[in-house]
Amino acid sequence: MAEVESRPTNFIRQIIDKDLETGLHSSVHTRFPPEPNGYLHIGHAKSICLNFGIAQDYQGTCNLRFDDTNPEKEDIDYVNAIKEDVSWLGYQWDGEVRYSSNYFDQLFGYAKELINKGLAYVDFSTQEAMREMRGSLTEPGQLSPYRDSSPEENLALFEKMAAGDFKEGECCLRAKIDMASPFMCMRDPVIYRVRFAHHHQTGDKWCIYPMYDFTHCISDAIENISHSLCTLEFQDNRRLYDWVIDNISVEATPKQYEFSRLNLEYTVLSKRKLIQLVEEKHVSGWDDPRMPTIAGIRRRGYTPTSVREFCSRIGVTKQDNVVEMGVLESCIRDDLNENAPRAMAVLEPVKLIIENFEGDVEWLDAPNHPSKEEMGTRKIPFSKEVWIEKDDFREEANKKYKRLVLGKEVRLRNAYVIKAERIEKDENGEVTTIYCTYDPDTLGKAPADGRKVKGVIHWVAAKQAVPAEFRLYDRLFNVENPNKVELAEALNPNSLTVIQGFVEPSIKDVEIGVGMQFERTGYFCRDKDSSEALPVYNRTVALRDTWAKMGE
RNA sequence: UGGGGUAUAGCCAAGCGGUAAGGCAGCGGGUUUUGAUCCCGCCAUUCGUUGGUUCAAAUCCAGCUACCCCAGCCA
Repeated sequence: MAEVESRPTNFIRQIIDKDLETGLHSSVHTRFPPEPNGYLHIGHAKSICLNFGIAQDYQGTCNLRFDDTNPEKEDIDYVNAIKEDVSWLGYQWDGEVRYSSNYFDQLFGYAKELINKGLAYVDFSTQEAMREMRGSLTEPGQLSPYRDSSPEENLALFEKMAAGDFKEGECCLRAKIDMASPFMCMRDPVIYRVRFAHHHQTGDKWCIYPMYDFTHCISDAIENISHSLCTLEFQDNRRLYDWVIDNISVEATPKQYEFSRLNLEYTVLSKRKLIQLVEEKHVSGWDDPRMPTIAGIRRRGYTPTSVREFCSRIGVTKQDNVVEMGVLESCIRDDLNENAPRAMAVLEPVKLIIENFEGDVEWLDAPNHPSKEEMGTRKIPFSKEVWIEKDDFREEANKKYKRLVLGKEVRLRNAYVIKAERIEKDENGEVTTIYCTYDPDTLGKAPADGRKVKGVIHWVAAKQAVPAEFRLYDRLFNVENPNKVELAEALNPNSLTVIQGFVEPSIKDVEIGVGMQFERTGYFCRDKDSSEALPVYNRTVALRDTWAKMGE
């Protein structure tokens, strides 16, 4: 079938199309520029897919650049984790990994160029004084008393800053722009500050570090980035981005375009809140399967394909948005339904005994996928005692209930039709054992006499069953938008349910993280917490369940 | 009258002066040894709102309203 792969269309691609048409650019160069101060989350995936996706589709390149201008908050562990996440998503950055810190020498030079042009000055005002003199949203700011010192003085002072002659906070380098600008970021923004901090890339070479607004645009220019894509909150900063590029001697003229960041229902996507979840131990770590981090959703069992598909479905615009979890879930179900092998597991077991079963064990063939024969079959043991799901049996039920009912028939998936004859209960009235008979002439075929058996339930042979732990996840928060409320109060106390059950023997040693479907219950993958004694399976997502939706 | 942005279905989102794509969710029905999948059908006479221009407006113009962002030596 000739698939016409539909290219995404969005306002950024339209801009690129136009830039290519008019000859403004002959090739497209983008970059993904995370600060290595935390783990990547699904919102970053949107940016990654955008930047790398564009590079791919336009036969351009995309750099991975760590925006590492604030050594106090950053760490080499984060750069490693981020590299892994980008690779896992299936993207390859162009050439070597870049760092803004690669350009510290050049940045230092451009700062001096601004000073020489009378466009930057060293300011000894205190932070409080600077804040007061910045004015407000409705009032202009006041000029700093240091604003008119000569380029010579400023140059000497700036060199002294770099030499370590001033204390942290004692002074900073400011761009001389416009203290009355309606754009707050243009009121003589700080472009260099003093920090006696060890940097994960440059060590102790520097004690002054450039600010984001000064660094980012120049880094883009140095790397010859044609389209610099970032989120909406940087729209005002674009004026400063352009001002810096216009006032230093660089050839390239990269342009910044802003798109809206992703918001997901029932979770948080801000680094601050994510760190809080980890530090306050509301989750087990950055890769807790409930976390919206790339590491978390990977451990949960999401595939790179499903995340890319998600990013493609949500699109790229400038509209504020809150995407429903259902979109993400639909993406992973689509992928796993197509590609995950099937198996059987009983999460909440009750014993079922087939009284007329003779012999020890019968090995049956079960297809690994209901519609993809090429995925082959596996052997599953069938015997006198099996586990079935508690939920799949009722003493009595109306005809809408399609599972096992006392006195009625049901099919054991991939096996025979059975009939519930009698039960045993414990002192609390809980069913402990269901006694059945089976029809040996129903393997792979309907009953010969034309009886209709509508229900099918899954099961695991008791003797060969492998005890297993299942971790079932629910949303992390109880409120749609947890950003607005106190984090601890909004947490869902039932976001994790751990239960013990059984899996069929064939999947005991599946590879960690690889998705499979436990028929009728959901998609799962083996977790890294598995031990030889007890395999652990994460439920990635449940199957769609129209029965549960009916409220029975 | 500080500035910068954004308004199309429950959610996401196409549209770019010629009469409202698609996906998710939902609702009906069919197939089914997974209450899954798959298949078929339904789901905006109207685009924040009020006016204007036009033969024709979600698209152009004006006013209004709502929401988001900006006063770090964070990014």
